[in-house]
Formats: sequence, C-alpha cells, structure tokens
Amino acid sequence: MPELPEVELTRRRLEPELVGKMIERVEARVPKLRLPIPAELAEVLPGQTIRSVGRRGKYLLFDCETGWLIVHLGMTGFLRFLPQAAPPGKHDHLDICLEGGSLLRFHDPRKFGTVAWTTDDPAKHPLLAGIGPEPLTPAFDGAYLFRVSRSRRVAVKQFIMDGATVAGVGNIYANEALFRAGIRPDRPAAALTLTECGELARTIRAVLEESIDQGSTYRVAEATVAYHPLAFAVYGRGKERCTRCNGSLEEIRLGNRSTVFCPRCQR
DNA sequence: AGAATTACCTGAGCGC
DNA sequence: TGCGCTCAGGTAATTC
Repeated sequence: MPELPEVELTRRRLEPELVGKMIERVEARVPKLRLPIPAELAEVLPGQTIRSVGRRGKYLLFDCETGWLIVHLGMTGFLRFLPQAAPPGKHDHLDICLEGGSLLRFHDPRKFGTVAWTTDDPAKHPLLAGIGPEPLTPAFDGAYLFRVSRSRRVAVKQFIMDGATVAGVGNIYANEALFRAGIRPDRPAAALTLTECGELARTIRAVLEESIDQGSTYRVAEATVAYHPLAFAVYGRGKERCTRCNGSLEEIRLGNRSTVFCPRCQR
C-alpha cells in the first residue's frame, strides 16, 4: 500500500526515465479502476512529450504538454518503467507506450488506483482542489494544525488522515507520528494544545522524511519500490509491547481503520 | 459544516 | 484440497 514516501520514491525513480520521452500509444485494458479511466487518453496523449513528473500528496502528476496525467496508486497500485515491451501480466491495466519501445506500466490488483486527465491547472482538478498543505513544506506546521482543528471533534488520527487537513498522511504514518508525539489517537482534534499541534506536525514530517531517506537508500536502484525497511514502532504491532515503556500496546478501530497506540506513552 | 457510513476490489489468512 | 468467511485500506460519494 503506497504511502506518501513510496509515491515520492516512485516519482524520483520514474522522472529520469520519462522526461523528454514522447508518448506513442496508450493501451488501457480495463474501463475503470476505482474511477473510470478517461477514454480520451488514447487520443490526446500520443505525440505529447512528458516534461516532468510531480507529486501532490499521493497523486503523481505527469506534465504532458497539452495536459496533465494524474495517477493515484490506491492501495495496491504500482508503476513500472519497462525499457522494452513485454506482454502484460495479470492486473497490468494500463500501458503508456513511449518512443523507442519503452513503456510505463500501471499494475493494480485491487483496482483502488485512479487515473485522470486534465488540460487545466492540475491543482484545480476536483481530485486535488480540496487537498491541504504538503506535509514536507513550511506551510504545514503547528500553528496551522492548531488553527484548523479548533472546531473539529473527530479523533485526531482521523483528522490528520483527512487529505483536507494535510496531504498524503495514511494509516501507517498517522499511527507512527502520534506515537512519537505522545498523543493518543482517539483524542478529539480540538482538544490538542498549540504545543501538541507543533509536536504532531514535527513528527509527521519526521516519519515521512525518514521513510523517504531510508527508501532511497535501500530501494531506489531497484526495479520495484516496495515498503522501505523502516521498523514501525506501533503499526502492525497490536499484540506486542511498547518499544519505549515495554507496556502492552492497544489496538482499536477509528473510522474503521486499525489503530495501535501505547496507552502509557500516549496521552 | 462536520461527522459517519458506504462503495470500490482482490489476495491472504483463517477455520472447518 | 477447497470452500466460505473476514480482513486490509485511500478516498470519493453519499447520507445524516
């Protein structure tokens, strides 16, 4: 399940392969993923040269001269650059075939990914328009979190996983950041102090940056970007003991999402 | 407006 | 071995 670090690593891996290459053909093998694949891709993309590969939250943005290809990897989506054509396997839903015989291939067993197209400013696209600040930019800080959380009674974990609050914080890093910040995930967002908001913004940034750094150290040269080998402190450890105090971790559901925390270290 | 719920999808892991 | 069940989870859409 790609989180923001995996998406950023995918961006870094693909950009040098794709920039400057002209698209020759588009082959979509399914009509829709979570949302329909735009039917016009096969008509508008051929002849366009990819100018850059950007990212907004967990969305990848391919600048294709006359418009932008927007791709979300969902839960199981995966983008691969193939230097030369190869027969598609199971769940290889979309190929963007490039000049010289290489191609960009989208693979997604659960079809939770999204592919969109816009000729307008991608920031104005409905999928991106409502997204909050990037967590790795200065716009995202404790003062911001404090200000936008004042009227929110929802659990702070759900609050930071809401893309409108901050872009691209998924379940894994929400759990990890809250553990590091020493904040219980079920606290109402509005109950956080300014100091706690500052700490939370800091830990969100830290876990994402560390993950990107470790991933780029270990995986960037590989053909696939899987989960980086970061040892999670709480995620997936519901039955284990706290790495800090050795007490029992607790597992609850928030917004129907698995939530693990240490009731002693997180208040 | 904010919160809660549903829908989308398939592989993995489980008990029987 | 295989059947049926539950779970995993991002986010848009829908409902309250």
